[in-house]
Amino acid sequence: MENIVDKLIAINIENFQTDLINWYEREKRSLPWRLDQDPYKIWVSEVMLQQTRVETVIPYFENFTKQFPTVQALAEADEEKVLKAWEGLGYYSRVRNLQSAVKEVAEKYGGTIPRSTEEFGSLKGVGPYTKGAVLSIAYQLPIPAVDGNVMRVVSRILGIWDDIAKAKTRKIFDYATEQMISKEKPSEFNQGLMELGAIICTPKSPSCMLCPVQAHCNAFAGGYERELPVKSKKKKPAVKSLAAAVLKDEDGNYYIHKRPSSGLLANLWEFANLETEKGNKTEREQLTDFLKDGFGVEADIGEIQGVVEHIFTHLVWNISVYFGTIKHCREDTSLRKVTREEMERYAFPVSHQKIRNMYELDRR
DNA sequence: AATTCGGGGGC
DNA sequence: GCCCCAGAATT
Repeated sequence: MENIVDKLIAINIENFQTDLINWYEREKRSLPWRLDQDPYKIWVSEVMLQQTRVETVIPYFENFTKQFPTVQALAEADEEKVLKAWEGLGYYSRVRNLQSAVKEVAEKYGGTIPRSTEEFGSLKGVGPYTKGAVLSIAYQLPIPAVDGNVMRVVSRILGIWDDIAKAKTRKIFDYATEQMISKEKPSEFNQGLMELGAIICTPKSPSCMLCPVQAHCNAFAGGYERELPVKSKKKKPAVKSLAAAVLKDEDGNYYIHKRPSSGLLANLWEFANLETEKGNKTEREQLTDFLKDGFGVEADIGEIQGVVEHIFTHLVWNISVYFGTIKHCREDTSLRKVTREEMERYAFPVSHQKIRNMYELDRR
């Protein structure tokens, strides 16, 4: 940390703040969550923006805040509808945690989002970044909000060579931004750092010639802006083979499955599927047996219709897709029988939307 | 400290 | 292909 203290002393923090904030106020993008100062909407935007690009978030934000305009509205909403509004955005625990958190705000704080770092920071899904972002933007509190942009920008400004993939490196940036943040305009300071990272100080080829804080930047001065930040690589994702069945009965109803309440894609809906293994039984046999043993469904499974590949951050699914007709189904099956129209109300992960598309295309 | 959580876009 | 994105929770 002594190292960081020296780096901080070397820059003129007041001038840095002024240059950054003036640039931000001049150049900031017009974004839906910047139209007012509603702490709830700012919170929603920050949760959506976790690991997600601005352009991706915009339509989801518009729809979500229209459907659930207040803490109260989201607290009272049906979880199926909340998940449907998040469908395709990914990291679905974000929205389950958000709804859980707004319920706590409604009950404990009368619907007013608390200003204290302890109270707001202890809400579900509110980590160090979201805490600083919401409290600084909504309430003008001088709390750092260190995300990927900020680590990249600050690593270049100060010349920090620690690996940003390591958990403890965050503390260095927390400390540095705590020292640098403007007490008068913490919202503009935090958003300015992020905006700079998004527009100017980009990962591969930063536009240093357009940078409002170029004069304060160690990396630019040394010509090593493309070397920073240092980030170690992650291991390759594992590959899994699955088989899935689009199941219908003779009346044209579909049979869909709700995923468990924890783990991957928790509480989302899907077509019946299992992870297959190489061995004596064919994929088709494994699927048929699984439907019988798992759901009490006797179905005629046709030939394989194709393979859907879906890539997660940590996992690859290769899903062999089959169409099946249900001949007999146990009354107490955990599958849900729905019409084509009803199925649209359920939130499906993109991987299973691909499967549905395969079926729809085939049917034409 | 490392892994698990989604999905899309840039190059 | 690989990398990254306004990260948090769990192990």
